[in-house]
Amino acid sequence: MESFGGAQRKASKEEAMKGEEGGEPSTVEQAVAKGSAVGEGGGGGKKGGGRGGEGLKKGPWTPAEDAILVEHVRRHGEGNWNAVQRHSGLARCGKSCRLRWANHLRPNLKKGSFSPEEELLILRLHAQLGNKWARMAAQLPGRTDNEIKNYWNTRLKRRQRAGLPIYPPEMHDAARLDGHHHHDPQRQVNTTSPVTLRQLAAELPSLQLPPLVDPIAFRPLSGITLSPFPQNPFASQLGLGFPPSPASHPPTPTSLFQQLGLGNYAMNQPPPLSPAFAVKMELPSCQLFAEPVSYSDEPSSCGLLEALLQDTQTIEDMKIAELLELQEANEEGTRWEQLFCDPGNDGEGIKETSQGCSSAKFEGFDWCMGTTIKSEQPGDASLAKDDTATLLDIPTSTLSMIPDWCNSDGRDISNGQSLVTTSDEIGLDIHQLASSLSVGSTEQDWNISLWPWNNMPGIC
DNA sequence: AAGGTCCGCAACCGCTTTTCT
DNA sequence: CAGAAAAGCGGTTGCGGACCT
Repeated sequence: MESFGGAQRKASKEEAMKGEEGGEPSTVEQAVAKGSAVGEGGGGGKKGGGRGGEGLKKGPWTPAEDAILVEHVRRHGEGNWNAVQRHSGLARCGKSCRLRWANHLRPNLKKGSFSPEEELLILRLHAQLGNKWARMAAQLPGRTDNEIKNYWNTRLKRRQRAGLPIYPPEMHDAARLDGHHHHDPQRQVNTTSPVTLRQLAAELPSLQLPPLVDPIAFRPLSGITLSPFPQNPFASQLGLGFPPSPASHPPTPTSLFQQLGLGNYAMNQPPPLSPAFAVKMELPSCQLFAEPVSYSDEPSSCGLLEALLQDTQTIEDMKIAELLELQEANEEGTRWEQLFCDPGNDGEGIKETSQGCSSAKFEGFDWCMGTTIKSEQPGDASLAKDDTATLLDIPTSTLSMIPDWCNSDGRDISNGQSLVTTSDEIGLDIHQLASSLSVGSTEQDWNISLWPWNNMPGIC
């Protein structure tokens, strides 16, 4: 049976409470009666219109069903969703009711596309939390986790299709941190050595580094959904570390590198991986350090490690940038736009950029990683920061270091070297971190040295 | 104009976590 | 304290419409 089409779904979405669709009951009582009758797959869910013999309807909700549910909530309040069926005769399972209410029927829901501010916040939150849609939704009043998830996945898909990284390639440039740069004559920068990383890994009980510079593990996995990746490099950029949620999968070599900010997702136009592998790459947001490091809702030390690694990379990048001469500022801005704006306007330019990303790892990283953002003490990002502080239990003083890139016009860029941790310091800090991973981070640990997002022109 | 592809969205599934008994 | 139930969460799928070729 044909399921309710998108048009009807849209009508349902927009007129759910009106009950205007032809043939639909206009009263709750009628709706109840009809709703019961719908039970036998009348509406035809997209997956066969009901599974099993429970007689529960699946598929799109009708206005009548919405009315029933709304009435039930009005009378009994939210919760106890399984009782909806008993009380109202609605042939929907509790889960479905809860979802419908949460995503469509509850009051104060914001409809329509995300505002630029919301988009920015989503990016930011995703960097902090990973794919923790519900928690992100908690920071976006009127928005649902489903909405945010859809938005993100769509955006992700678009960018992948365009061959763009969600985050600047420089963020993944750290992939070369461990090994590559030793072979690059241009890169004569003192950075955290592989030995250091290995030592760190050895000190982390469950952290088992894959063969370093494993080309496969390193590969950008182009065209693959990289749900776990964003929060890492970007989170380190934000200085907020990993999402605090526990992992549900053991770390894989690739994910491990991603978590370490060593993943390289867009640089070398890697050969496409098999779909199967691609699927496996689509891992939960946080997969690393799940067992040994209990971070609960605290900023994890893993993020600190990332931040340190990123800092190290920044030093590298900046020095190389000096060698190669920085790009014009407007050129940088263009790259930002190309990389971060909606690929909807990608066109040919994007492909160009995509290739540019490859080369950018050597010549253009300055516009992101190498361009260290001036430390700011923004005053109007307090809300999100406070929320985040609450969310992650991060000292406000630490959060105050977060640049207000939401409001940045992209001009507040200085080389910010003063904030960049030196490589030697990193080497020391890593050891310190390794020995104190389970301890809450200090403000020093959360030192934010670079904020490429400060240079973000805005989300298109 | 027709066919193909992309996009946005709603809703389901399976798993995990929390609450209740 | 253990088991069951409920709730929550993230991933995935499938649909219609919009857009592109």
